[in-house]
Amino acid sequence: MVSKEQQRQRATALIAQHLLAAGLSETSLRQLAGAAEVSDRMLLYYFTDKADVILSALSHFVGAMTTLLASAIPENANLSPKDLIAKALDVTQGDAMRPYMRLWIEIVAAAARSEQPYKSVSSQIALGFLAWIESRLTGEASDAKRATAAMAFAIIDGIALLDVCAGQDQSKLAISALTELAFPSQS
Amino acid sequence: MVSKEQQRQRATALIAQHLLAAGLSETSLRQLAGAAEVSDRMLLYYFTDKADVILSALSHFVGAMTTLLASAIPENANLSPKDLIAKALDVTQGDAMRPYMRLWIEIVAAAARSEQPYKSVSSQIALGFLAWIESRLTGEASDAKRATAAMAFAIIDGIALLDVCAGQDQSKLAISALTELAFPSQS
DNA sequence: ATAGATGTGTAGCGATCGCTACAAGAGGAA
DNA sequence: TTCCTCTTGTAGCGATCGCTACACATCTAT
Repeated sequence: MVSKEQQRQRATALIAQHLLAAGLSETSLRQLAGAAEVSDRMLLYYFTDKADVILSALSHFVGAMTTLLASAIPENANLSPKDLIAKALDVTQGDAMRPYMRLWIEIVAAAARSEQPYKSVSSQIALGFLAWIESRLTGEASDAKRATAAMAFAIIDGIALLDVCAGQDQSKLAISALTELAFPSQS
Repeated sequence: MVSKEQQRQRATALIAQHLLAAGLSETSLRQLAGAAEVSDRMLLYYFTDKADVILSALSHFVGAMTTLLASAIPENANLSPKDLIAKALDVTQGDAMRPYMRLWIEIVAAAARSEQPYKSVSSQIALGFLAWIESRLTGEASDAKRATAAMAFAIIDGIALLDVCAGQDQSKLAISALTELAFPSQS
């Protein structure tokens, strides 16, 4: 016998994987149910409604992304802005994390459209990402450090956006230019 | 008597304005027809189908955005990467252009979802934007210059993305950190 | 054994989607 | 006038959407 909670978790994981692979384009209940290998009727038995399904899957996604980021660069790494950005780009543009960044970009855009529940997930990821950056930067907490974190966030996501809309060739070019030109006095 | 072509152009302009204000969330034919102040039946008389409506409106959007960018910074301005990025951020994050950048982010995400006709418009804007940057950078054409342009593109769009998902406070912080920390030897 | 709680399939509701068939008006050409 | 093309409204098609009513099955507690 498989409990309802177990089914729910299995469905959540499968749907999160589906979204990671297919993006936010195939998110009808029947498509999500197909990804979860159950009927749409059962999906709405495990979850209260569609927003609950999406929210659960995206929370799973956020957890996986947070784990990947946390294990890639240790907390309190005390990195300079330049080194942090370089390492973070290594991680976020690596084969393992690139799909996550793609989906992240789509979530942001869905949030910009005020679609629920993307808006809450979007700010959740953004704040988590900013905190992740800030806790790995050198120096004590300050407005300047927070500004530096925001800048690093913009650069990392800007590269991800470039990757999405112009391909990996352009994003690799941009990364090479960044490491050569930016922050020469900070390294 | 108003010609069909005139009606089509008037509808295009009104819908482009509507998308600029409302984003890509309200794009059903009936909503677009409402924005164009005609019936949905007539919208499909002026245009062949929905994709034609969207494509026409987005082309109008691309034209307006290109004009804004071109008039903001003259071609062959011979700017250093640092100066170009600073000026471009001034323009793209100014009150006049911020809505354009928001819509641009949404178009990229829609393209990532392989939705037509966003994909073609997305690459059209990206290539135009890259060319716009490259033609305003100092130095002769080279792989390095193209890489610098890609980097500037990533930074400008990264700031726009941050603006969309975390608000203007964060994006202003990031801009201030950028102008203080980045490219100190290039200015 | 019986009653109730818990699961699951069928079948379909009402809403919205993009799009179209059809007919009636409007204007010009003969 | 008559005919023809261009324009426009009405009305609705078939598909898909999120979601649910209902019946039946299966398990558990008494």
